[in-house]
Amino acid sequence: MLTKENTPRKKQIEEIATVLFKERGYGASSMRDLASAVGIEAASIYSHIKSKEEILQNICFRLANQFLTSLEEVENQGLRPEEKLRHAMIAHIGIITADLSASAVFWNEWKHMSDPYRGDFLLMKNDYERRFVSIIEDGIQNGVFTAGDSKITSQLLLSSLNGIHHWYKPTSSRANEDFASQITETLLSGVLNTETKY
Amino acid sequence: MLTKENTPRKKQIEEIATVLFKERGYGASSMRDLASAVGIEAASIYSHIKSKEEILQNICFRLANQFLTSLEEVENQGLRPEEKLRHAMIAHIGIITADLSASAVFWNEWKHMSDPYRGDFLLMKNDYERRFVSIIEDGIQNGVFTAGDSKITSQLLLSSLNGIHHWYKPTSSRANEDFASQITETLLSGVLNTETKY
DNA sequence: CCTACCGATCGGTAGG
DNA sequence: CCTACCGATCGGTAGG
Repeated sequence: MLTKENTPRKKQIEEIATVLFKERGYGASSMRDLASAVGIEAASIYSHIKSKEEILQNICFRLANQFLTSLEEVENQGLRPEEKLRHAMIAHIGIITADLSASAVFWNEWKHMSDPYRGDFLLMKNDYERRFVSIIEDGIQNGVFTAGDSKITSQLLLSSLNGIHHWYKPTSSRANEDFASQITETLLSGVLNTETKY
Repeated sequence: MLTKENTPRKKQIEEIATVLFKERGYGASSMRDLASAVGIEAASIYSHIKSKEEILQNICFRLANQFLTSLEEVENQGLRPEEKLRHAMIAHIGIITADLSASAVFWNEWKHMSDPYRGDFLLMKNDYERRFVSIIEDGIQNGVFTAGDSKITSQLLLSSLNGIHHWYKPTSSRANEDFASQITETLLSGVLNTETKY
């Protein structure tokens, strides 16, 4: 009972901070802004979190773990390259639409972490991107994807998906699924090799 | 001769600021950082520019004007929708690859402008996006683009292009042109209606 | 969770 | 373009 955590308050602080970080950027969001949005004094924030950067770390690593875990699930399903890429993209969009603010912070604000967190984060980000590239390379070798620079293709797809937070306004979770499919099929058309199909 | 402007110095300050704003974000870039990168004292910056925000305004409006001017040229060529969209995309990528730092600031930091600049900027940004949507709508009516939500398609295309600064490493201007073509054709495949072609 | 406060740093100005 | 400096605000701590 001595160290009973006030988890709802901590979670509330992190959620409000996420929205603030997305809208104003990490550097331009002050702890006083955050505190007044929560409804307490600035100093009281520190009863629940250690530092401003800790909030950023929690957001970035939580998302990084979600992306890596969901990709691993897709990889373990033994799908052919086309289906593997399709599922990976839909899963990626699912994580983004489930929390647009967090995914915006993940994508735009990770640079503000100090080492070693920044370095650890980059390892995870690079790992994810490499595994995306290798799905595309499998598909090229397989003949199902058009030949081309697999790294450019992969970066184009991922940055297209990661830009969704800039403009997508979520409605229902059902609409989110339709949206994920439409985006995925549109982008996938550019990768699929149509020459051998006829 | 009384008000002879030291334009090279001013230009140098703005170029270095652009790189700084891209790498650290506007809020996290201090005038002291900027000054020491230029090699002068912080107070001396103000001999050449009025305020920190003025630099941001110059970057954002210069890019906005470039995007709008180049789109207008494409619109005035009397092309059919497919070619119009292709040229618009290639022109858009051309502006981005010509100055990756400025286009990153344009895309990520404009929110930090105060009114009325922010509002004026948004009008230009919305105008550009609307005109992109209407090219796509023309193509859908024409049957050359697949039916679908033209706003989603437009936002997907534009945010895909605007994300290029996150990952593209420019080499030669010739390589930039090849790159622009590859990206454009990849993204265009997802929009083109292939059903009526066979 | 609050009051009171710390040293550091911020954008910017005065005056030369 | 510099020295010297301003008030405001920053992230964070002490002590309760």
